[in-house]
Amino acid sequence: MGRSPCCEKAHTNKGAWTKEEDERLVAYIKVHGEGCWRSLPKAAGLLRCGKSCRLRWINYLRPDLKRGNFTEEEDELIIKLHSLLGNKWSLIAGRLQGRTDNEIKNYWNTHIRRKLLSRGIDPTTHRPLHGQADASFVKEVEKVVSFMRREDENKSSNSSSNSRSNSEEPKRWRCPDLNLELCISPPLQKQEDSEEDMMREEYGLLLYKRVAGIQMR
DNA sequence: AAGAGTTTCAACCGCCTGCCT
DNA sequence: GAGGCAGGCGGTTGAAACTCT
Repeated sequence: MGRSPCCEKAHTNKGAWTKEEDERLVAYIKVHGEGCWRSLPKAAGLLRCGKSCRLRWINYLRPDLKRGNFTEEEDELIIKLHSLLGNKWSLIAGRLQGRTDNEIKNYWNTHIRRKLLSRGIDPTTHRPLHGQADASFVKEVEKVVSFMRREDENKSSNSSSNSRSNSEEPKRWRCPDLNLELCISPPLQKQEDSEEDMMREEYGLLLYKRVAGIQMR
């Protein structure tokens, strides 16, 4: 049994958006704001699925999008965030102002993968392909991964005995091995990550700062 | 000039999650 | 607690653009 489609496929346009459709969508959102994507197409006079409208707005029409080529700094930031977060494109995008998850995903697959391969680094594992290169960074990442694993284990054993730590302030991850006297910047866009995602993200950033020696605010 | 091959990226699909009733 | 719905996500597709021969 398949689920019901998100909209009436028979009366919706598909494929590339026309200029007129873009204008209608932008005009509608300017007046009414984002939200309720399902009812938006009808209200805006668009023969599109709500999801399609959302995607078009987020990936292409939003006024705060940067567009244009990625800088060398962005490249390196993406690589390092990916080594910590994996294919969590939305989390990675949340750290790059004006970039979308789709854009970063595409850029990763078309440019960065190749770049890493040419450096002799496996783009999936971030480990050297032929037993060399960037060993110190790999070590740092391994440290974090094993720390996260330990935390996961602790958490699951605690939760079974404690049945959740109630509504107190969420526990923050701290790695005892690393001296990280750094401030943490909030995610640029997303607000609704799960607690665990936020902690991973936060910790990943700290590690990134330490390894890359980059100042971010 | 033109056809074949390759690359890029916007858009779609289906699944997952969280919220509401 | 169950079920439905909407939004969000990552993987995939395919048309257009570009490069090579």
